[in-house]
This record gives sequence, structure tokens and C-alpha cells, in this order.
Amino acid sequence: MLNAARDQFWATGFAGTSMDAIAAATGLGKGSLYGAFGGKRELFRRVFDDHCDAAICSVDRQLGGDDEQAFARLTAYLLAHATACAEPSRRGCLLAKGTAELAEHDEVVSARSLKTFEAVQRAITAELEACQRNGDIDPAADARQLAGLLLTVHRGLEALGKAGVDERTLRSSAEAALAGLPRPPR
Amino acid sequence: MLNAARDQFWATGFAGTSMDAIAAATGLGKGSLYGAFGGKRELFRRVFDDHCDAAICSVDRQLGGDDEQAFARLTAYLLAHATACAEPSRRGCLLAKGTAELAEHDEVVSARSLKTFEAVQRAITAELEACQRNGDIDPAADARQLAGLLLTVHRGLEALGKAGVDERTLRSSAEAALAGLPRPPR
DNA sequence: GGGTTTATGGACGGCATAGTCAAGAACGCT
DNA sequence: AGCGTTCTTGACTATGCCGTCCATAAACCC
Repeated sequence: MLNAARDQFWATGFAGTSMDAIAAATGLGKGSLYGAFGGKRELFRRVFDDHCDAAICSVDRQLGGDDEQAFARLTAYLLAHATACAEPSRRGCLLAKGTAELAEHDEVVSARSLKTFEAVQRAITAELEACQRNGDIDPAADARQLAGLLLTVHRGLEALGKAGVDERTLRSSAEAALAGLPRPPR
Repeated sequence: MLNAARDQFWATGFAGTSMDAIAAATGLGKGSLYGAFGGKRELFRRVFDDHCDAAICSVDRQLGGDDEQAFARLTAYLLAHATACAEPSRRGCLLAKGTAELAEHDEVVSARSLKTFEAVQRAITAELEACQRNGDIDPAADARQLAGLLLTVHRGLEALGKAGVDERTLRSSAEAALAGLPRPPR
């Protein structure tokens, strides 16, 4: 039910999506929508919030586990993301879309997107620390900094994928990012 | 004149900007706008096109020159970009904004943004090749691939900056990306 | 089963916006 | 200066959209 609303916002953005369209997509009457959420802005916030939760859950599901597999998980995660970003049917990131239109004007959306990024960075940091324990990454490196880089690459892949860059190029960039991580001195 | 229109689109996006607002901002009557450009969509395309040209010119101005300074220029370029992205008054990238709203629905805008990215990647590739000639980057490395990574980081910094990530973090990520470039074996 | 409360949905008002048009001003050319 | 052409302007139309409202249906409680 909320998924249909999310898909509408996702496809046409905040300003470009009418409440009538959402009503049609969800099968609900507009009165019900306004009764349940209060307004367009609040509805978007709700949808956005749920989406952020789902995104964080997805990352947590892909990362975390035993140290030996940490680097493999990171690699799989970033490469899978690159492939997903190249998928033409992929609608780009709702987060990016909501951010572009509302972040500057809506404090709630802005704060939520920032918190989501931080959560993802924390998950990546933990994974890199596992890599350090396992000897796949230089223990002297700053895991938080490297996680910041990987998050940046993550977002960049999203942006380029949305612009139409092909999968080979995106995966190649992801591989270069992983290859650039500091290996431990031997 | 077009700058005022660009600033309006930049501030409030495509769907969120009314032709009346643009008329007020430019000081022109709406009839003139329609006479000169044909419609809102065409006006945006024109503004977007000019912006892409300016962006490419800006990159070409910052990069290119003698081989000895190539790595320093690349470093300065990426760090300056990180700082600029963190600037709160920065309006985010018009390209990203136009992309988010129109790229999937407007073939012209989509194609233009892709071409712009390619031009930037070419400029970075040339700079990396200069670094290889100068011995700052491993000559065995694939300059095009590394340029793809740096472009990805470039776009990622844009996205994170817009979301409100602070300057220290962005610059730190940019530094990590540069530090991860393969140095020549000695 | 009756009465009350709550959810539903489509019609409606009012407002903003995209795009048009005809009248008038500015301008160039002779 | 006179005249035609182009450019400008602001009012006008038609459409679309946000949010409301009320009649109706459903659910729930006793």
C-alpha cells in the first residue's frame, strides 16, 4: 500500500507526483490518504522513512559475519551495487531523489538522509575493521576514513548509473576502489 | 539573463519552478520567454546545456598542463571539489537535479548529462596519463579505469555534500581516493 | 441486532500554473 | 519622419492539483 505510493514518488519525484496519482496507484481515496497521513509532505516523509529503514536493513543483511569472509562480502556488496545501479529499470535512489527536491527545504527529510548515510558508513567501517583483524587490510589504516571513501564511491555509482553509464564501467570503478584499499605490509 | 533562470531551476528543481517565477527572476514577460524558447522544457534544456558547457570548461581550466604538476593539479582539483561540495550555500549540482527529475523522461537531458560525464572522465584520464609519464602513477595501471573511479568519487562527493556531510569527511574521502591510486614500483 | 464510531471515496472549491493572444512599444530601414 | 517588423507585455484561458467535505459503508461494541 505504501509501496505503491513509494513507487510513484520514486518514478516522478515529489513535486512531479500528484496526490490523485497516488490515490489511483494505491487504490485509496484521497480522503483516506489525507486522513491517514495528513498531507503530501507527511506522506512523503513516511515513505522516505520506511525506505531508509529498508535500505539500512539491506546493508546489514549483506554485511557482517565472520572475519574471514569480510573482504569477500565487501567486494560482493560493492560489485552487486554497481551492477544494480547499471540496471536500466532501476529507478535510481529514492534517497537521492528526495534529497534533490526536498532536503534543502525539509529539515526532516534532510536529517533522515544524513542519518542513513552514517548508518551505512558504520556498517562498512565494521566490515573494514574485520578485514584488518583478518589481515586483508593494513591495520594501520583508518577504517572510518576508508569507509567514507567506499560510501562516496557507493553514492557515485548510484549517480553515474542513473545517468546511464554502463555496467562494465561501473563495476570497473568499484573494482578499482577495492584494489586501492591499503593491503597490510608483509 | 539565462543565469537567473538557471538559478531558479537550481534552487527549486524543474517541477518546482514556475514560469512566473522565472519571468520574475529574469525580468522578462512570460510571452517573451515562450517566444524565445518555446516552453518550459525547452528552456530547461537550454539552461542545462549551457551549464554542462560551463562545467566542462571549468574542468578543462583546472586540469591540463605540464606533466610535472599533473598529480598536484589532480589533488587540488579533487580537494577543492570536496570543499565546494561541503559549502552549505552550494546548491548541489544542477546536473544531478536535472538528472533526478528529467533524465528518465527527457532523452535530450539524459544524453547531455552522460556526454558531460564522459568529457570529464576524458580530462581526468589525460591527467592520469600525464602522471604516469611523470612517474607519479604506475604506468602499468589502466588510466581510464582510474579516471572512472575518480569520476565516481567526484559524483559521490557531490551527493554526500548535498546531504549535509561535513567538509572534513569529504576531504578525507577525497584524500583516501588519491592515496589509493597505484604508485609506480621502484 | 441496534447504535455509535470510524474508515472510505468521489465530488467540490480555490488556487497556482502552463501556455496563448492581441495590443502596444522599440527599433531599424528608407 | 514614416512605415513595417520584431519584440514585449500583461491580461486571459484552460488545466491540474492540493486539500476539504459530506454522504455512505463498514467495523465494532454492547
